[in-house]
Amino acid sequence: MSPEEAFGFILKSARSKKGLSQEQLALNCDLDRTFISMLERGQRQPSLTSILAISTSLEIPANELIRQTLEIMDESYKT
Amino acid sequence: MSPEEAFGFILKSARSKKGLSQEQLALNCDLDRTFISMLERGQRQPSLTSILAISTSLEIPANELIRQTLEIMDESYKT
DNA sequence: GTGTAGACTAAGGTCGACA
DNA sequence: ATGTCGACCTTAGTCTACA
Repeated sequence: MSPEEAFGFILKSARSKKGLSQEQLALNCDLDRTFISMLERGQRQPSLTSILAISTSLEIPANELIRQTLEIMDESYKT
Repeated sequence: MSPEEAFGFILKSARSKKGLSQEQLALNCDLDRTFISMLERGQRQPSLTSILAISTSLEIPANELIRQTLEIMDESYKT
């Protein structure tokens, strides 16, 4: 599992858990809705500032987002 | 302190601590030496994959790098 | 060993529209 | 509410070279 895919997966599940739509999240973190969409599907990767903006909007520390990303990259590696 | 500046500061201190030159680090994580230089001075920001590559080379988990970055952003905010 | 500069290409990120 | 497409602008990241 690539970093993009892993991050996208984490992003989507965290967003869903918060009950936010892609639109709401995008508005909240000042990014484009279509870009959030591509991130979640692993077609793009975020820059540092995007990671921070998203983590703020999700109220999840950026390091925690990254930790979870690494975690599922690790898990898929074991398989 | 901007995210770029904070990350650059953490990067430089972590690299120095490991006794690596910018050249050695760049070679190790497959990034350009001049790009590492700009990162350390906060003139550029890394993408997710660059963060992961750098953290691997520094043998510091990416989430820890981010945690330290947030930490000094926070500290400078208090001042 | 590092900073900078210029030129380049790949990719980040925006925007409007339509299914 | 989400995916996609096309066009667009900005910036990540490379490379050569010189102080």
